[in-house]
Amino acid sequence: MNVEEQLKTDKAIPLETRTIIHFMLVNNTINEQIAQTLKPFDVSLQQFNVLRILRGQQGKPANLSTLNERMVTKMSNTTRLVDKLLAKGYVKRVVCSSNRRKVEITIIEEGNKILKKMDVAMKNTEASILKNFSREELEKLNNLFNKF
Amino acid sequence: MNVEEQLKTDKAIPLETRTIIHFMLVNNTINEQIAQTLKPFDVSLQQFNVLRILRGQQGKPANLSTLNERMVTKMSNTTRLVDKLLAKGYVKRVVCSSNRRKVEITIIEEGNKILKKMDVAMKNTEASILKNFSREELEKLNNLFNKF
DNA sequence: GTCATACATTTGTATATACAATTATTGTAA
DNA sequence: TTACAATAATTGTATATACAAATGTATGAC
Repeated sequence: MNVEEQLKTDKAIPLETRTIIHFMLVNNTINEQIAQTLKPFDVSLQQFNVLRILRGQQGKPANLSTLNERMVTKMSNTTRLVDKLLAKGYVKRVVCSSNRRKVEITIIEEGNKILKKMDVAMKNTEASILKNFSREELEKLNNLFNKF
Repeated sequence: MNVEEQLKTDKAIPLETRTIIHFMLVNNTINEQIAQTLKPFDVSLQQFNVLRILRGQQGKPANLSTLNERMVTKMSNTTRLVDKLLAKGYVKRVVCSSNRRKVEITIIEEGNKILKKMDVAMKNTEASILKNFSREELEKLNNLFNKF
C-alpha cells in the first residue's frame, strides 16, 4: 500500500503526517476485512470483543464498567451494546445482589458456541491480513507500537 | 502501551491476534487525540480530510466521486459530508455544465482560512503522537505498513 | 435518621455511518 | 429515435456512536 498513490498526489508529504495517514489507511483495510469476517455472524467488532472478554472471565460475571474498562475500543454506551447480545441470546444479565447498582453479565452457552465459530474465521482473517509479515517483522511492529 | 496490561489478561496472546489488537489500541489513542484537536474547530476528521483534498486541487474543483476515491477513509455518503462543509461556508457546490450528473466542489476562502489554522494544530498533535519515535523508526514503521 | 455526594447504569438526543433504493442524466446499440 | 444500460448523486432507513442528563442505589458526615 503506497500512500502517495492512494492519495493520488505527487507532492512529498512530511514524514510525520505521512505516518499518521499511512496508519489510517492500514486501519481501513483491517477494519474492512474484519467487518466482512464478522458480517455473516451478524455481530459487530465491538460485540465480538465483549464476548471475548466475557469468555476470559471463565464463568465469573463482569459488570458494565469492567467491560467498558477492558474493551479494546472504549465506547460511551456499553448498556446498549450488551442489550444487543442479550437479544441474540448470547449473554445473561443479572442485577448484582450485593450491590444493586451493578449488573452482572455472563456469557452463556449459545454465546460460547458462536464465539468458537467466529474464532476460527477471525484466525483466518488475521493470517490473511498479516500474510506478508515474517515472525520477526511482527515482533518489530509490536515493539514500534509500544512507542505510541 | 502494553497489550496484556490494557486487556488485563495474564494469558499469552498469539502474535497475530496480539498484533491486530495492538494496532486497534494504537488506533484508538490516535483517534482520540485527533478528535480532541479538531473539536474546537467543529469539524470531523472526515471533513478535515475533504478540505485537504480540495486544497490539493489548487483551485480546480473536484466532484463527489473523485473526493470519495481520494478520501483516507472511504465512506458511503460524501453528499451529506459535503453538505456539512457547505453549511459552514467552507466550500461551494456547482452542477457541472458539461455533464449535469456531476457536481463540482471547490474550497473557498473561509475554508482555506480555517484549514490553515487546523494545519498548525494538527502538526502539533502529530508531533505529540509520534514524540517517542526517531526518524529511522518512523521510516521503519512506514516500511512495515507497506506490507499490509 | 437525613442530607449530600459518589457510583453504576440507563435514557434521550444529535450526529455519523453503512447499505439499499431512487432519481436524473448521459452514452450507445438496435 | 427509442430503449437500455451505465454513471453520478441523492434520499431513505436502520444502526452505531458520542455526549449529556436522568435514574436508582449506596455510603459517609453530622
